[in-house]
Amino acid sequence: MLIFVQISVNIPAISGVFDYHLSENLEGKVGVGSLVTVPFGKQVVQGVILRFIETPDVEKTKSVIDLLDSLPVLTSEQIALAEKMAVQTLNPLAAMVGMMLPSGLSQRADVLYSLISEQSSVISEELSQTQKRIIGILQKRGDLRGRQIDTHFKYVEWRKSAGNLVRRGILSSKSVLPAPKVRAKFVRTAQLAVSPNIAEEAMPTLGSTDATQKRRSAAFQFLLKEKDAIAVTWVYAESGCNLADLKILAEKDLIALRETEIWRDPVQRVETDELGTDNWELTIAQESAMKVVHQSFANSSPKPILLHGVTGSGKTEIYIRAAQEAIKCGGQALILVPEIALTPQTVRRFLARFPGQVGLIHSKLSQGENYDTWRRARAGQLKVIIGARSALFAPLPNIKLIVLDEFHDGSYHQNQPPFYNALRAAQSYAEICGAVCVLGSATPPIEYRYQAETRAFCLVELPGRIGQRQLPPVDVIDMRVELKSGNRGVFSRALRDALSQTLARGEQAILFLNRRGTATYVFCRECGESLDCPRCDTPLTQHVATANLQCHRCGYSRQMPKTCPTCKSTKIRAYGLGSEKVEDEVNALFPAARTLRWDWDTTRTKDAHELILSHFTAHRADVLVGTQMLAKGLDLPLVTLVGVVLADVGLSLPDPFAAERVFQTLTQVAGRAGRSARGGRVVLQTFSPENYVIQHASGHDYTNFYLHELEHRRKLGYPPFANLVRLEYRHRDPITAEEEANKLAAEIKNLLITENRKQTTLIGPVPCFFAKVDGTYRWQIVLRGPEPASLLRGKELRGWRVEVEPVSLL
DNA sequence: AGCACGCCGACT
DNA sequence: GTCGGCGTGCTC
Repeated sequence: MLIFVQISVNIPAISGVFDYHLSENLEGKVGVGSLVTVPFGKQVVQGVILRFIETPDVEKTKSVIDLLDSLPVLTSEQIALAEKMAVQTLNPLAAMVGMMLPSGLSQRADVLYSLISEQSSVISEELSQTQKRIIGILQKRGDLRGRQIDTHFKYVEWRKSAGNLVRRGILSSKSVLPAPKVRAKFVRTAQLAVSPNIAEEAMPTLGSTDATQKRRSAAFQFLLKEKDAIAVTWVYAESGCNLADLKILAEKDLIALRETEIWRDPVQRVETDELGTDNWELTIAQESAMKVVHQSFANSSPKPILLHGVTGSGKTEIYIRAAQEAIKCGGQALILVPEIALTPQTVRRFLARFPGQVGLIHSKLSQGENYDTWRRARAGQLKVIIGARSALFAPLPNIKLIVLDEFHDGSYHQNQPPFYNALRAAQSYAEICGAVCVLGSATPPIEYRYQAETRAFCLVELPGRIGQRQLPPVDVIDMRVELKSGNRGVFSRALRDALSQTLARGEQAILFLNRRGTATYVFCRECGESLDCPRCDTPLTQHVATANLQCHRCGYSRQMPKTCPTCKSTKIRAYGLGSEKVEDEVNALFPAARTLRWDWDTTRTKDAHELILSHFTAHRADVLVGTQMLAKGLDLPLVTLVGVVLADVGLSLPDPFAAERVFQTLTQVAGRAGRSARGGRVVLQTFSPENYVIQHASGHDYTNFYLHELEHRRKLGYPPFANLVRLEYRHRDPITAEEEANKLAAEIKNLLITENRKQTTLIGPVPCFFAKVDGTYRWQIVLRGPEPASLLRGKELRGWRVEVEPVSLL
């Protein structure tokens, strides 16, 4: 009797599953979640066993070739999650499974190209430019895989040209499956293998010459003192012996030489000096929050907990205690944070409270570190995993708690294919595992707060800051008045005064502007032309620090021209302000103030986040100028002034979620002020002080913003009163993009009629707001209705990017 | 993703 | 008539 298995093959575009049988030698060795290789068409590919099945879907099954990892790479809960996410997000199952494997382990099949002969004289005639380039690359680099050749061509479709060369006998090609790139790392260790008495007896007889006797006895002495196995390099360093000496001792069975696995651990790089165990007393609100958490742990299928706590209300302490509870129940905890580099303080608190049990997962880990953390999670050695979005997929065996800190944050949404939202996935996963799910934020998304009212979530509120501290008062400054009174500068008089007082008192200030660069557009006063990116048609941003103009969408950069490229006039000027300009202004106005800038430009190098933050928290700077990053849950106790340089940024974008995003950012930034007994204040500059977003944000008034926005959404029929699917098509040719969009729109309109979906509407097709990005033209279609995704399930949407429950329609 | 198959226009 | 472009469908 053959044993059959259902397998998801590692080709991200494939949504289906395939049935195979096991050869005898693999029976009993593989199980649910095993990573194997299988034949697939003419290729050999990786696959994961999803389940065992009685009867296969097809008459003839092929046999699983090989097992790649002796332990399963997915838990059955992860398989269930992958399947659920595939349905929910309309992504292929293989793409979801792919997210869950460490990048170095997961390998995809590829084509290996080789030059057949070096008859370059014959080759030169009538070959296309691309074909000549391919041959040139192969002549220089030797045989290459398709994905290696990809790196040499950015926009050019070279595969067809290569196929042509194969047909003409100039190249050969064959399908290959690379072996996993990561392996466990071992070090050679030595350990005493006899009792101390015997060791003492053996001591004089270790070497035949004085020199060898001296070296070997020194090594032996050292190992006699060390009880545990120790890396041989330590033994060499301590005793001056070498491997040959140790091998001789091992032959005499006096010591044991072993290969011991070591873990590459990013936690070791985190400084752990000031790790106090801050076991504070809980506030009354925190106590009652913990009561709900405890009740949830007692429930086998608990509802998610929406932890709505203002900035500085002590949410992290709740997460920590919930994690302790999870561990006490014999399980593990997943803690997701928006961006781990931005929240070193949260990470440190967890490291202090769970020493040796915390794993860190984020995108900047090396493949080896990632693989080892992943394996320790799988083995149950780690009790707490902290990480960004992708940490949700750590293969913990018994998850009892999933926390999403600042769960309103956009970084939980993967805005590139395969699109998914870790917020949505976390709830599904908690349900599958029966785990407690805690969603914490000072500014919950409208939809979540709405659902909490319908009892889909347990709503827990932390309405006040810890230590009786108040939320900082906010002064709204109307910049139109400033303009009228002749102040055309970056700062209003009020902000300038506040800054100068803060500096005079030796306190710290934050200046927030959600925009990078020096000036946001460059414009010719003679002919009216503005300088746009040739690949994106969006204005270029001036950066004085790097003395160039940059495109923030595609990375294009050029020098600032001396004359207008259109009319040759010299009257080209830069307008609009960014964070660089703000820093310059502070330096000009307050030459004695020490400024730091925290934005994408200053944090590109490794550890730059930590460096800037630690510098600022140690009060080695007075003013921190920054962009979005400032709005991500930092604890900066010495800050008494927060200046919002221009609160309007992003308010006027044609996106139904724009208002909510701006409200969240402003509330979070304002919340950075007054986190210590010194108190604090916020000065918020705006050109639209009457706008409801500005009004409610400046009043720290979530409730009224929520009510206002909810009514707005109800009128327009946006979430939570409908669900959305966004479909985007990109093409280098604008006509093709438009045609494709029209074609799909027509199909969907038909579908709406045939399926009688009266409540579902189609918006578009229209060019996207940023209609051209990196040389491609973008068109989009939005579906709005009760269950718009179900309309598209099972549909082939070749070339389309499909986003279920998008967080932005731009 | 790769690859075969089948349909159409272009050229020996 | 054949070569090769591309669109369509299949891979257990």
